[in-house]
Amino acid sequence: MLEVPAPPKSRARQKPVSVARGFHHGNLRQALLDAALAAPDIEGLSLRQLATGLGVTPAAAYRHFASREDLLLEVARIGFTRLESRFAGAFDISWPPEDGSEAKARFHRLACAYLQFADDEPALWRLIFGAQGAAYRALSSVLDRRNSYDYLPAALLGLHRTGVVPHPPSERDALFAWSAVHGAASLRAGRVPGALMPMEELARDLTSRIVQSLRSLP
Amino acid sequence: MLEVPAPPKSRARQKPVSVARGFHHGNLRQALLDAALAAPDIEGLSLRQLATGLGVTPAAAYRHFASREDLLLEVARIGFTRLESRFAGAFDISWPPEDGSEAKARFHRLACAYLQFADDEPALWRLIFGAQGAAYRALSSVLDRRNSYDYLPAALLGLHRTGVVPHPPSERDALFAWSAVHGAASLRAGRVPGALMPMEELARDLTSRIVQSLRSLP
DNA sequence: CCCCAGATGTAAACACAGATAACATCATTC
DNA sequence: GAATGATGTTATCTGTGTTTACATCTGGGG
Repeated sequence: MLEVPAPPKSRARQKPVSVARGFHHGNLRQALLDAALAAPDIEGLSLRQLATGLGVTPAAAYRHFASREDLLLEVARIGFTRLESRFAGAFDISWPPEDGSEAKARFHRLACAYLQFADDEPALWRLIFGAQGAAYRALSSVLDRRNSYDYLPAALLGLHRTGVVPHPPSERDALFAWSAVHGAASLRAGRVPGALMPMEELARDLTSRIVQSLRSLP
Repeated sequence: MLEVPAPPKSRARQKPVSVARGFHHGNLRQALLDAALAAPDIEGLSLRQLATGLGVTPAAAYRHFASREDLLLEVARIGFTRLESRFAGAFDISWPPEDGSEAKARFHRLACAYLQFADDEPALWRLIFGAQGAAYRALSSVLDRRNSYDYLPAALLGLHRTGVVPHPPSERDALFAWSAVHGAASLRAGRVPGALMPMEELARDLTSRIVQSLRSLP
């Protein structure tokens, strides 16, 4: 289950420097993170269960994380990275849109990525956005300036460049688009009945409505 | 703060039946709920702190609530009722809109009520919608069929009746409107920078964009 | 009026959680 | 081959949810 980087020690002279490969446990830090990532309710995790589940003493975890909060923050960071890589894949920066249809497709893919993440990793979604974005807020000050949420404005800009939307996108345009998609993902994650239609359908509905609203405002 | 139904006891023959007024504590149940409602972080509350804070033993709370979860659920129920009464006030059912401008005003007031609730009672907002609506989900099966979220479709219907929107509102129209407003409230509650403009301005922006998007779809 | 039944609160305890400190052990390095 | 630091263990502290047995107050019926 756990991918230990396969100690390439051909024979002797190995100095993993400080990777801590092949200690008592292997590398606990990663194992703890992996176990947490696999939990159905990350926020409800107990360090003790986590540790004893890995055949290790509770206190051992404190060699790798200052506190439970700290562990969860690290997990949230990983989750955020996963979300961002989904965004990157959906945005597909190497294929800039050449016409309106492609620009809309890109926007659609972005919305899909967002919704799909909430569907695929509900525990991570809750961890990141659950407590009103406490984790997100704590993270966003640490993450790259190249924020996940730069993809969306970029997609809107593509809509303008290809002539779908007459005006260049404002910050409010982006906020509205983000609100709608984020709200839909929240409702979906909360299993609100109306939001449980097939994901692509929901994304199509959302994006076309958002585009519609952007067509004709000042 | 809380409206006890004002026991109409004219003079003597009092049988509060089981209201438990004037016992050891007074009425602990209500005091616990009030203390919880006043807490800055309701979900993070500890029963023991709550109880000892009221000068009472932890176990005493269990005479009134089966568990901590149970207490929190009751608090969430109260919070939901407060939100609903804000909706009712904003909707103002006794004044049906007579033209498009009034219909839009009603829609705007509803959005304001939603956003203002998140602003005024962030702890309650988190409790209700925080853990991906766990509390909301647990509650909505218990609450009246006359759900809080019937106000929004009704407001959209008003937009149609007064000619603002050509087609009668579909469920998807309502979902979209709800998503956008809920998403904005979430981002605002999460203190996302872009969403921190003055509330009425945000609501105006949201509602006009939503109306815009409803004008011209199938 | 007194005493009983039930509602309410207390005291003590259990299991479990996060966290810390002192100690043991391993892996690398001089 | 010891020194050293990273890692894990044992024991312990405090705080929490919850239960159990007991005490006390309230109101109503003999």
